[in-house]
Amino acid sequence: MISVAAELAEMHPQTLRMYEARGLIEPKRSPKGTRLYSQADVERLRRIQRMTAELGLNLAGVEQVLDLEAELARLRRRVATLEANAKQLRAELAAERSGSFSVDLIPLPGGGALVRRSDHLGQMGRHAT
Amino acid sequence: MISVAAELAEMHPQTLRMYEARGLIEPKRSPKGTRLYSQADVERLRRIQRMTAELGLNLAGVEQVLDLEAELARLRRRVATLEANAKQLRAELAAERSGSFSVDLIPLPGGGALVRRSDHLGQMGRHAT
DNA sequence: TTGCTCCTCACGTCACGTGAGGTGGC
DNA sequence: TTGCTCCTCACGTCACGTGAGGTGGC
Repeated sequence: MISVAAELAEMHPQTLRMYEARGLIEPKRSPKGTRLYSQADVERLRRIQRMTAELGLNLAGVEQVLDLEAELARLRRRVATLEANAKQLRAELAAERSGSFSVDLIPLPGGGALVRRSDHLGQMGRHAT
Repeated sequence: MISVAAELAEMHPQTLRMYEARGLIEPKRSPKGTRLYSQADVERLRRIQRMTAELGLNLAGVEQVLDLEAELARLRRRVATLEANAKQLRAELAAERSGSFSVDLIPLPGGGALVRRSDHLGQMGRHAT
């Protein structure tokens, strides 16, 4: 299993063992102790490979960057959620204010009494001009 | 100036020159070409020093981490803004729905003048049905 | 047997830090 | 003069990658 993972990630098998010793990757183990790499493991290896090969990071840097990227992903999801919520709230507020009345209590022309909007709406038909 | 900055950051002056060559820091220059380090520059140097000394990052890693941290700070500010907005929206919506007035000024029945809600509330007892 | 796996040890290479050496202006 | 600055060059050290060597199970 380590040979296929190494080939997929374009790395030396020994390098994978080294990364595991450093805590960068944690493949499952078969009952016999053979490392079993998942698809997610291989993708993680490829990301590490890109960081070290293309950007020149050392393993300490890879660890930090992976942590920070996880934090970034978390925050981006939170921003997306908050934006969706805000959109929803704005829609509710607009609905609340636009078509219907924006106040609950309004004066009636003749009597000058204050009544609930809902009551007033009920009387509008009778008192309408 | 480089000697004091190096002492404040607990680094070798030559190291500061190296960091500048790598684009990690950009001190101002005097007309004569002498490097001038600001307080912010020194703090940045100390952060770099911590990353390299305590965490063992190489300079490529430091660069990445600084970039990611800037992005994180940006996102955190955005989250704070969005949360403040959401709180405000929820408050408006609650006020809109709660049965109280959503406006401070309402027309008086007889004169048609606009008064503060609080003033009007004071008159309600007299005019109430 | 071959071809995989596991492990440890050791070497080559490269990045980084730092010292040396030589220059020039207050 | 001394003590700073600028620069380039070179060396020591260390981390990393990888190969060797020896083991064991399908």
